[in-house]
Amino acid sequence: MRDFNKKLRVVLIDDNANHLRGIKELINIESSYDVVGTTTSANLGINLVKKYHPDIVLMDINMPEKDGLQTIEAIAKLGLSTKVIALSGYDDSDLIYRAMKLGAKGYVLKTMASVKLINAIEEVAAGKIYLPSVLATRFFEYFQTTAIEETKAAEGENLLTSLTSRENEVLELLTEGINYKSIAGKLIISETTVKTHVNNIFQKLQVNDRTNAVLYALSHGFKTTK
Amino acid sequence: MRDFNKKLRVVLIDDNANHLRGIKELINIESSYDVVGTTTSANLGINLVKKYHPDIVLMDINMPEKDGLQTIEAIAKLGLSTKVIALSGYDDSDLIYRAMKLGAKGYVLKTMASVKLINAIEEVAAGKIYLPSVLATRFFEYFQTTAIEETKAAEGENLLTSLTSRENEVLELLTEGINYKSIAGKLIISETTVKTHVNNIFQKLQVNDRTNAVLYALSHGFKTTK
DNA sequence: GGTTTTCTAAACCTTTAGATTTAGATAAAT
DNA sequence: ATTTATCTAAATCTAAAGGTTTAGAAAACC
Repeated sequence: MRDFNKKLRVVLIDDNANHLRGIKELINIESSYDVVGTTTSANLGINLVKKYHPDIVLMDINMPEKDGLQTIEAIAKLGLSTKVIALSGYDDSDLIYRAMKLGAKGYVLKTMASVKLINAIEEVAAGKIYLPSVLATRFFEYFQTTAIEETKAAEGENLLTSLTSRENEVLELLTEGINYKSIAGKLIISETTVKTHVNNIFQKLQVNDRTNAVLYALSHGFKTTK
Repeated sequence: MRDFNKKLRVVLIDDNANHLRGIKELINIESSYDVVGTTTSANLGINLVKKYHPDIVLMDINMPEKDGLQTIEAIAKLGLSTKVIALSGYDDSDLIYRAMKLGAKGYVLKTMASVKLINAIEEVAAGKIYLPSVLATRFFEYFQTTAIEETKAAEGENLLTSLTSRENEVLELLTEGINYKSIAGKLIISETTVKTHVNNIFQKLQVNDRTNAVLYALSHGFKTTK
């Protein structure tokens, strides 16, 4: 949780120097946050983050040099508690999706009222996610179309449903790449029993070996019972 | 876009008959929507949807028989413009994530004020997504951890890069579940050569058998050369 | 009460898979 | 010119996987 006794420390990254100054001024006037660093370079920005460990990074994601998405990723990989809010001129679904996927905690349009920006910082610092409802809708639409494409393949007539619960347990261990002896040990049954189950699994899934059983399971949405 | 001259047509699915009646009454009192069907059975619900092509389906996703998630999926597969709003007693991230992934356009907690439900129907019917901010945050958190896990695996120190081009070809065929003899046939080399390559692959990927090699390849973003 | 399903397990056998060593041919790199 | 990497392939071996049949016990289903 955020400690309200301490000022929020913010780093700004934007290749447009004017915009950079504008945001800094806005923050100084409208809030009590501490802007510990500003830069027009993505790479320098990453160094600033390494150096100051800020609470929040406000970053334009439409930059040349290293692009904004890569920078988000680089910052996320540092493993700090620093939270990134992406700034963009566009409400492009794909861009929002990728920014969030890489770990951005907020996404703000530059065209939005400046008060919203302070609001976003406040929310994100408090551990929430900030996405204006227009963008949230875009995000979900994109997420759904992407996700549904993925799962479509993973369905159709699914032979996995014909497995018994014990066979499911065995298949689960098979998908972990465990050999018969170990499976027998884990389920506390004999190795020959494991083989019996495995043979039944093969017949039901219409395959001839473990590799194909595992491939079938994985490509047909096999879920572990844990 | 929604035609405001026509009443919104709604189907309700909930295994609890009392709850079903409650929601229906609420809708009749608080809105002008037309409840064209109600049922306590998931399967019958799907039939209702097929028959009436409603604008909105309100569905409890904690049902026995066929579970709610499967029902969402089944409805989505019909390819209608029907939009599903999931009702649940819990704000479980995984459940929300999966419901949205399968095509739900809204997620409402049963504990929420009844006015919110009407609100949700209105929003979703208008083409938006309805997710109370508490749930939206949960969703994003889950989305991010899942997405980040996936990309982490597909990156990081990747032993796949140490493979030679020939080894890559062999691994590709391994991931298709093909045995040594067939691989030899496809690459027009002897079976013993295949074994040599496979052994080298095992050493490089630090595994002991095909299944684990395949699992490693798939979980580390192995891409086919085609 | 009888039937079916599921889980268990053995015996027996065949076929792959995997481990290890050795080695020739070629091409690229220093 | 000679090391190094890669691809090829054989021989030999052990261990594991897979196929088939048979069968007992318990639970679930009619």
